[in-house]
Amino acid sequence: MTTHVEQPDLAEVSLETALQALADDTRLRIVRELASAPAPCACGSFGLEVSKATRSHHFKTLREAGITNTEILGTKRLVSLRREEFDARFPGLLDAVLAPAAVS
Amino acid sequence: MTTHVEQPDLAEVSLETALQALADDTRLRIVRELASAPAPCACGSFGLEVSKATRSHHFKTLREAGITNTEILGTKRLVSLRREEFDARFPGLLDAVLAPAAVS
DNA sequence: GCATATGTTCGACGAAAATCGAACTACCGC
DNA sequence: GCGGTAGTTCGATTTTCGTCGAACATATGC
Repeated sequence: MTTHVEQPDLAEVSLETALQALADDTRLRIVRELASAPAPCACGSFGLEVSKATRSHHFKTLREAGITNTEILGTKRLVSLRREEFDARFPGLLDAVLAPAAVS
Repeated sequence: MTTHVEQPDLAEVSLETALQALADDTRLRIVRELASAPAPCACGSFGLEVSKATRSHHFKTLREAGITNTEILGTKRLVSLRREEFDARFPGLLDAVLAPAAVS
């Protein structure tokens, strides 16, 4: 059986917190990868060029901003987007962030 | 005649920069006020509880993120949203940020 | 049990950002 | 010209954030 890591009630996440969490290149990369992944990913499966301490910090930031959910499976943590909940709280925000860059 | 303060080409503004600029309570307040204002506003017309040096800094941040336009009119600076351009660059982002908070 | 794999937590450090007062610039009206 | 108005720029301070190594925790597999 798997448990999940504690996560905030979306109602208590402010827009500022959400934007703050998204306003970082590394975390943006994680969110994009999660959005295109068919299933939850282990933290280590991202090709991030940072130490595991830093990586853990970024995943924590995303989780505490209500953007991701973390399931504990053995020694791994399976991370996924809280798509529906987040969309309900901040309609359109993830879509806008995930939209392909408009090149002019 | 009015001139405008130099502003970036939206194509050169990254999503990260835009999010960074929006991820601040004071600036979020400014953007919301601008969105609901019928006409460009002078910097000083916002009820911000910060010094004018700080205020100037925030307006600069928004301008450099391509979010606002600044017109010089006499001793005043008239600030307005670059709505259409910004929407073209980051579709849906401003809408999401300006959406009324979803209370659950 | 023990080595390994996967993350987290704990300081510490440097870079970046928010804030301010003070000095400065530019313009307006009298 | 002069005083007042509206912002900007500068330097300093404080806070926040990203980053890391090292120590720790926990589960797996042999």
